[in-house]
Amino acid sequence: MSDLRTQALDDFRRRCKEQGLAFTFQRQVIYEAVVDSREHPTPEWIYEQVRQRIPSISFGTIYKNVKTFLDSGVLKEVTLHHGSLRLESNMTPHHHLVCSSCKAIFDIEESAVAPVQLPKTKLPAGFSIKQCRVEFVGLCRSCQTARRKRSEANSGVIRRRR
Amino acid sequence: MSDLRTQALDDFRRRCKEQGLAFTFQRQVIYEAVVDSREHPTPEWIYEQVRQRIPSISFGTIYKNVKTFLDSGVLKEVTLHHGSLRLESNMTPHHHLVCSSCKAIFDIEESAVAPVQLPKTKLPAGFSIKQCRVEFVGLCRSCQTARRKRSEANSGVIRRRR
DNA sequence: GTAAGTGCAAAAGCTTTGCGGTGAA
DNA sequence: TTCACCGCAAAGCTTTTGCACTTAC
Repeated sequence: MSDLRTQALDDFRRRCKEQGLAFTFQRQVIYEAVVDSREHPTPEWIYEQVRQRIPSISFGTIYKNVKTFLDSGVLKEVTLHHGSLRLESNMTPHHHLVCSSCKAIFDIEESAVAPVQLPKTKLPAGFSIKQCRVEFVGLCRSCQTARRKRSEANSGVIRRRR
Repeated sequence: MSDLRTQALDDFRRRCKEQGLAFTFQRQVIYEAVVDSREHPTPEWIYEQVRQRIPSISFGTIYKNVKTFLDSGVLKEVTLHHGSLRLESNMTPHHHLVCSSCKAIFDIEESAVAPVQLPKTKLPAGFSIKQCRVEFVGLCRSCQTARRKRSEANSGVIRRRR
């Protein structure tokens, strides 16, 4: 095993510990499958990969762990809106502001953001750009308040379970 | 009915004609439900709204028409990746390049794009921004080629149906 | 008149949940 | 030893598909 891989694994082990997650072989293999992919893998794809190393793994385990990783920030997802189709009702060009906690979407008028440029040299050959969308991700007021309350409660002498 | 609404309706009728879509009452009501919402409605939500005006409407009709509208560009969706969960494997900060036809995702290193600023005055009260994601949408090389071929075929004397 | 659209219902695809057994800490 | 995790399987959503009937053009 290369030093690079050993280091990545140690890193992963440390992050699990930080997040209070058990370090299991299944989690290790799932994590490696994602990181090694250099793509934007789906749970299905990860399942196929992991099954080659752990034939007894179940699809449910993939899902549960992927969700756990997302919740704890160990992995990230491409879009915060993969659940259901959502349409634009504002037909004028605009950008979005998204709350990472409750997934609320706010519109930002296009003129509020300076045009974003991408050097042609950074573009894959033959790709033609039609549109640029900017998405600001953060926490809305009510989710911030909720989070603050929770952390205050947790810092008390008696730690409450949720 | 206000002039504004009449105008929007005429506009919609015109766009249907342009796209070769029949102008039906169902389509009109679906379209109006989306535009009037001022939100980011889901098919389920649209169904509830439309049912108040057309109790006999079916969920399938909502879906088929929403898809038709998306295909023809009459409506737009919030994200091109709502189908299935997709993970990031590139753990360094980056932006995305998305093909609107085949939905392929390419990564763009963060440094290729100048930092995007949003004036505080444009922010809803209490919202705190953690991250900015830029998504360039366009057509990849192979989808452009495919589209060109299709349009060449269609420009022949005998127009083929798909 | 004819092709496209609608309504209904079943199927397919994606994700979550519950539970008994297993393993990390 | 204990609690979180795993595997399995069923259930719950969301979306697609097929077909007979109806309607816009």
